[in-house]
Amino acid sequence: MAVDRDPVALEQSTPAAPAGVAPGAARLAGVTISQVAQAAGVSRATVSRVINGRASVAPELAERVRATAAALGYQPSPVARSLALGRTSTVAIIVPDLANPMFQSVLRGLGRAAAAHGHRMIVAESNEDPREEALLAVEVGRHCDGIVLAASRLPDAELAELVPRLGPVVLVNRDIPGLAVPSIAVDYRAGIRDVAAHLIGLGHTRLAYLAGPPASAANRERVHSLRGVVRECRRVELIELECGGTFADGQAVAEAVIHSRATGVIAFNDLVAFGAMGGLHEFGVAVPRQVSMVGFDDIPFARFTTPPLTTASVPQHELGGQAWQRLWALLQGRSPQHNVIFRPRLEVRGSTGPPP
Amino acid sequence: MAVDRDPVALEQSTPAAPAGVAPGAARLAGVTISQVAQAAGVSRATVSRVINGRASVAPELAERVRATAAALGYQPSPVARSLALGRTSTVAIIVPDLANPMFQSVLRGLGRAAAAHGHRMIVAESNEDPREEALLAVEVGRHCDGIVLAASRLPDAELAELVPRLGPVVLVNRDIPGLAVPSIAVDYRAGIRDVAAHLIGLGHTRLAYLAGPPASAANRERVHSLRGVVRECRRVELIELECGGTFADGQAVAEAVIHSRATGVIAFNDLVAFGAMGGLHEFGVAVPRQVSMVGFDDIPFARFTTPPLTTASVPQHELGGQAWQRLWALLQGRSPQHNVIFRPRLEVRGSTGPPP
DNA sequence: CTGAAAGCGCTAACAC
DNA sequence: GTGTTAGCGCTTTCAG
Repeated sequence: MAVDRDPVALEQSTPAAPAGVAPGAARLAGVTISQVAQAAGVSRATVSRVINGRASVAPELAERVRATAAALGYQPSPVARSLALGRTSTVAIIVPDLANPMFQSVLRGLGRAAAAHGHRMIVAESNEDPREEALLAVEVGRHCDGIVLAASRLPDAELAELVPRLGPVVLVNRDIPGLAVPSIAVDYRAGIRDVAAHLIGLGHTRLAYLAGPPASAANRERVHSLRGVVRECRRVELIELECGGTFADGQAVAEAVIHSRATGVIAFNDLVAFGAMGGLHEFGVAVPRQVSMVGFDDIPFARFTTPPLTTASVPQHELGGQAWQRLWALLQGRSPQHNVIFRPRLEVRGSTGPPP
Repeated sequence: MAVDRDPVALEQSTPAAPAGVAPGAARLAGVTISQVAQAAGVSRATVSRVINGRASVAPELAERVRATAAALGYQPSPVARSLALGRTSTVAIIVPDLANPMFQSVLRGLGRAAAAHGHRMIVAESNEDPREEALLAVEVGRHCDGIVLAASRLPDAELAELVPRLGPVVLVNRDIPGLAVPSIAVDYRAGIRDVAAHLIGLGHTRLAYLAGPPASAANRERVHSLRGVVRECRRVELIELECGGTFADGQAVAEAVIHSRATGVIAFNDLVAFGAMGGLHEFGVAVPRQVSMVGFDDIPFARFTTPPLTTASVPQHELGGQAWQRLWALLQGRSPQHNVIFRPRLEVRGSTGPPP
């Protein structure tokens, strides 16, 4: 577990803080609005108005205020502002697993959109733990104006119960029909159906599904959809293999895949698909010649592997952007746009082919 | 550029907020300490003491306060607390590129350590833009108690000038000798030397280096070190190829690699190595039979590619953890531990072999 | 158009 | 032990 790389202690030691500044004080030792007001010979209210470009202040006065503010290097305190205004200009996103590029992309999309609107982004990781997720949501929620719950691992009922206690919230990758909460969803059922159809179209009749984390709603949808497919298509067999959502999970399941004698493998996501491909490779099994592999999400890596991974593409960045739009609407008291469901698009690449 | 997947508008529309709650108010409509105080028939100070487990309050009184607080569902306002206390219990991390798993891991390491100490983490992305980075640092810095600058793209001089205006800060992946700032660095020179030695030991004499982002100090160190190696080792030739830091950069440079007739390729990082491997594959060039490829960082993907990538492993997660320790010390006014430099460890895997 | 004053919710000396 | 009293720094009615 532990990384056994020896840290090399350097000769140079590091003082606690820049010389001449008290350690804790540094952050807050800014000039205050009062100081500016006094220096400019006006009231704090006036300074406030000028700074915020509020109600008309006499141009010359405004100029003087601006000048002294600049001279003093005045920067309004965000905390004080937050308290007075009742908002923090910060949003949070909670993801189950920061190691998953899928969530990273969503996070990135959200972060950029938020930044473009002058908002900060807090990110928290629930480590796939539903309990943790609920606690985090409440805790972190108090620090910001709104929160994005990505791929919540909470059961429907608990999620439905949590949301009202949360303030503005939008769901990504999850949609609870009864709940009046903006959500950005992905049509996993359709996506996985496309994937299965692709494999079946190639002639595969023995399919394996590498199941994701049990708490994942996305996984449940995929399983459900897959079972539907095989029910309709009698000659196709489906083997469900417990797996997980990470590289290691994928790699570990490789042997079971071989054992299953499936020729077409549908992984829960791209990470698993990678891991499995790597594992198969170690066993000398060739992809796609002996086994076809398909992933899900189309994370950036997918197109660069050898062979490039066939996968169902999900607009991850867009998910984050859309989430911001909904949240932003909520924050302004506007009614957010209609919910949206993205339909994954099958990207056929090199990891799939006809069965041997 | 644009993702041309049609969002499917749903029938179901979504109200702005849970019924009966004003949109903006939701976040702040909490019960206040005054209400608790009044309900419990004590002063606000007492409630504060109880909540914070402060100075001895009569046990029975404390219990009563706790009870009413619970009954009212009281939750202290973090913003008000921050204002009164002069700290936010939040730290920030600024990275050049959120898409890079290397930074994601650092971020994750920091996030976990921070969370373990009850701190939130703000994350911001500078998009490899030094100017943006400086602005972000100042802006975001005002919202939190301390900030981690990861792989700063700022020139030494500007960084040295920025840091003092920032409050507690620690540098990751960058070390400015003259500057009294805690830093967690990586010995890129040694790492890249190991990498080169590995290739040379295998018999390669014609090496190509796929250069990273120009603003990256890590890239400069690698180039410098590499040049030193070839100077010492007359029979080895080094071809430097402009590249970048992403998959796409790596893929795009594949043709130039082939053209260079190098047999050993050292990529700026694992991402580039991947991209290049993919590109080479498209051109029918086999790795490692015809060309050996080595990356840097050892991001999680590296061991799962085919062939698994030989790379210089950097303890990314640890970088984040160590950064937190330093920052935490700073926040408490303690003097942080000595600076640290991690020495990368060469992970020899399948992507390198003897020259053809 | 500008200033005075109240308050956002909480903490911390300082008295009692 | 507990309450009183000032703030933390900013915004915003409300007068003038």
